[in-house]
Amino acid sequence: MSATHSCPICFPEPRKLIRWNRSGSVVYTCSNKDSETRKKMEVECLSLRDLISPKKSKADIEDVGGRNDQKENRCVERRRTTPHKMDTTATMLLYGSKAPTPEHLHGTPVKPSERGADPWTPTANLRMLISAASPDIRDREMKKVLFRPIENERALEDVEVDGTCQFDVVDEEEEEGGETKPSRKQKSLGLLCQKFLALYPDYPTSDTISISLDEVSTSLGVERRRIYDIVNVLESLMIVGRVAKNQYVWYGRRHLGSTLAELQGMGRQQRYHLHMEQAGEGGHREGATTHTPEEGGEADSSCAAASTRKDKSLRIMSQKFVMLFLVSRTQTVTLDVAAKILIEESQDPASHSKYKTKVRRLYDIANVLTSLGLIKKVHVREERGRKPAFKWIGPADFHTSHEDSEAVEAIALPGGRKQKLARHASFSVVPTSVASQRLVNSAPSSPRREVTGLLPQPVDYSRKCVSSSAVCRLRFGTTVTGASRPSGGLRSPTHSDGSSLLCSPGLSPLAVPIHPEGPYVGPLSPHPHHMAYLPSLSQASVVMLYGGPAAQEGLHRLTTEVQRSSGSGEGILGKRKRDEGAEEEKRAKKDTRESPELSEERKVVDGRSVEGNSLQMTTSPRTSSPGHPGGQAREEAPLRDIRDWEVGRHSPPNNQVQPSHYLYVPNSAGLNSLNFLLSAGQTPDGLTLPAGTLPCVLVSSSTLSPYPLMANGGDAHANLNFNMSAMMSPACFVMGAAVPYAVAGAPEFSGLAVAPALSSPEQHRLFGSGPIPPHSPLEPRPPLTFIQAETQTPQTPKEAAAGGGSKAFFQTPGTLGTATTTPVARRRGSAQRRLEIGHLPTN
DNA sequence: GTCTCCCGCCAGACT
DNA sequence: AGTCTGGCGGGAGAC
Repeated sequence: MSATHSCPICFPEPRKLIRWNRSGSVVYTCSNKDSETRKKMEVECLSLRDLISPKKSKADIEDVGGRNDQKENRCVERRRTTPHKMDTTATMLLYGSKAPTPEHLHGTPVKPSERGADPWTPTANLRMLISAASPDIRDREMKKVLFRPIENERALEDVEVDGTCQFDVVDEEEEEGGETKPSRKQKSLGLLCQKFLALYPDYPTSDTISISLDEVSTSLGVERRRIYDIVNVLESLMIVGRVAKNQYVWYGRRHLGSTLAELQGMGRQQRYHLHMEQAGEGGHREGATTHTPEEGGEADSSCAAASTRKDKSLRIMSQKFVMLFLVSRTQTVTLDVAAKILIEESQDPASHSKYKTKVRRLYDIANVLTSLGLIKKVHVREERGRKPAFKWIGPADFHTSHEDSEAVEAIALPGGRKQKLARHASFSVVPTSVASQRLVNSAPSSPRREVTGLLPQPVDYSRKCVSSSAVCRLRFGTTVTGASRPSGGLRSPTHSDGSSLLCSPGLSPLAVPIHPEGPYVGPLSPHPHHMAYLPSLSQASVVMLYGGPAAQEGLHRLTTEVQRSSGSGEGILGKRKRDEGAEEEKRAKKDTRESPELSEERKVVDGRSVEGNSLQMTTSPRTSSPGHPGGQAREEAPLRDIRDWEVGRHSPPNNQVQPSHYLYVPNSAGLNSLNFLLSAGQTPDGLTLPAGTLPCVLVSSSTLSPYPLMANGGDAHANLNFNMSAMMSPACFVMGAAVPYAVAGAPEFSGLAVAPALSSPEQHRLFGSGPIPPHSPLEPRPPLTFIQAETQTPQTPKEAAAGGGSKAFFQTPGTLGTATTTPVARRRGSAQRRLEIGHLPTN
C-alpha cells in the first residue's frame, strides 16, 4: 500500500496521480482505471476544484492521464510541504493537542527536508489510516490543505519548487502583489466558516472531535472573536456543542435534521409562520398575537435572570432566524422582516434603533448558514425595488423519528438533567409537554452538553462517496443468542441470534451474512457470522464493519503489538495508558462506594461479561479514550442509561460503541486491488500493520493471495470451508477477524434492513446516521448490536480532573479518539468497559 | 447611496 | 483579578 502516493480523495487506491494546476485545478488521475472510473474521479476532482476555485470551469481541468510518478511525487512533496500551520491543524486534528505555539504559527515554515518529515511516521500512518477509514475525514483533510491560512500560502510559495501547485487563493494573493492585505472577501465570515467547516467531517463517527477555539483561531489565522460568531451559529444547530470554556465538541450534521425539525416545531409554536405571513403581507408584523419569548422567559424566573445578555445571543438569534425559514411557505426571509420580527420579540423599547445592529447580526448568521449550505442569498422584489433576502436551500424534509428528535431535544446532562435544544427562555413558551422536559442552562462554562444521541453512530462516509454509493453496515459480534431487545429500544431485524444486516435497497444484496442459518453459510460454527460476502458491491459501495468484543480483543492484541513495536514511544498512548491506570484505580474505588443498586447491577453486568466474550468489551472511543474526561461522572451516566434502557423506559444510549471496526470499499472508485477488508484482529503474518492503531487494515488481494480466502480465525475458520473464491470475486470479500464476529443478516435472510441509496446530506442524516431510517417501514428500529453505553457527556476540566485528570477531554478524529484510542481503552477491562457492553439484554 | 459586514472595543459572565 | 464571551456599532469595502 503506497499510501503516500495515493490520492487524498480516493485514498486507498495506490498510484494516483495528483496534480494541481497553477490555475487552481486539481486533477487526480487513476493510472489503472478505466475511462469511466477516471471520469468519475475527475468529477470528484472538479467538485474539489470548485471548492477551491468556483470560477473555474471543468474545462480547466487538465487531464494528465497515465501514471506520472514524477509528478505524483511532486504532489506528495507538495503535501509534505504544507507549512506549519496546516500541519498544526492536522496535528490538532490528530491529537487534540494544544494550540500551536506562536513560533510555529508565525515562524517561517520549515522546508520538508529540514523538518525531516517522514511520510511513514506514526502520525503519517495514523492520518493515512484515518483517512482510509473515513472518506469524510479524508475530504476534510484535503480541504484543510486547500483552505490553509493565507500566511501559509505565502510560505508555501517559498518552498514551492516548481510553482505548479497553486490555488486560486494564492493566485489572488499574487495578483494583489502579495504584500497587500487580504481583501474584504477573503476575510469574510462566510469564507472563514467554510474553512472552519472544512476542518471537520460532516458526519463524524463519534462525538470525540474536540474544538479548541484557540486552536481553531490560530489555525485559521483569525482572532477568536470571529470564531465565536461561527460556533455560536453552529451551536444553535447542534453542529457543535459547547462542553467547556473554550472547548467545543463537533457533532457535524448528524443532528442537523432533527435540530431543524425541532426548530420548525418551535417556530410553529412561536407562530412564526403567522409572523411571516403578516410580515409578508404588510412588510412587517402588526400586532401578531403571539407569545414573545420574553414573555415566556419571564414566566420562568430562573430564566429571567438570564434574559439579559443571552437574550441577544447570536445563538438564539440564529435559531429564530432558521425558524423563520422553516415555517415560511416560501422559505424565503428578508433580513428586513427577520430583523423586525426579532426586534419586536425583544420588546426592547429602543429596539427600533437597534434595527441596524440586528441586520448586522443577521448578516453574520446568514453568512454562516450560507456556508453550511442551508440558505442562499436571493433578492425579492418590492414596490421600492428589490430587497436582499435569503432562501432556504437546506433539507426540506427532515422529519425525524421520535428518538431522533428526543436526542436533540433532550440533551442529557451529566446529572441526568436534560437540556433542550434552545437554552434560552425565548423558547420556553412552547407547550409544557415539551418545555417541561427542558431546562435552560445558559451558563457558558458549565458542562452543558451531552448528547444522548439515540441514533446509532452514523456511518462515516463522505457525501461524495455516498451520493453514488450504497451504504451497507455490517454488524459484528456481541449478539447474544436469544437476546431480546429492550422494549422501546432500538431494534433491528435479527436472526434468531440477533444478527442482522443492513443494506441499501434496490440493490442486490450488498452483504450476505455468513450465517449458520443463512444460505451462504458453511457448517455451523460456534461463532456464527465470521465473514461477510459482498457479492454485488455497487460502485463506490461503502461497507462499515462494526467490531464486536471479539474484534476488540484482536484489536487489543494488535494495539499491544503496535505499542510494543513502537518501543520507546510512550507518546500519547503511553501517557493515556498511565491516565487510564489512574482512572482504573479510581474506578475501582468508586465501585466500592457506589450504591448497592449500582453495584449489584454492575456485578450482574460483570458477570455477564465473564460469561461470554461477546459481552466483555465495548469500544466506544469516547468511553474508552483514557484521555477522555470519562471520570466518575461519565461512568454513572451510561450505567443509568443502561438501566433505563433495559427496563424499556429509555432508548439505548448513543455512542456506546463506536464503529471501531470499519472500512469501506469504494469498489469502483479505485480499489481494484484493495477490496479486501481485514479486521485488525486478523493479522496474518506478512501483513503489514501500520503504526497507526486502526483496528482494520486494508489488504490488497495480492497481499492476501497466500492466505485462504476464508480468513476466519480459529475454529471458525476451519468450519467455514466453502470456497468463496469460487463464488465471487475476491474484490468482494470482507474478512472477519481471527475471533468470531457476528455479521448482520440480510433481510432476505431474515433480517435485512434496507436503506435507500443516499444521495444527499439529508439522506445521510436520515439513513447514514444509522443503518436505516429510524422509522423505516422495513425496519422500524436500528440495530441494537452496537449499543452506546456511554452518554456523550462533555465534561468540564474540573470534571475531567475528578474523573482521571486527563488533559484531553475530547479527541479529534486524528487523536485516536475514534478508532485509535479504542485499543488503549480496551485494555481497561474495567467495570466500566464491561458495563458498556454488559447492557446487552440477555433475557 | 446602499448594502455588507469586518473589526475591535468593552462589559458581563465566568474561573 | 484574570480570562472568556459576545453584544455592539463605527466605519469602510463592495456593489
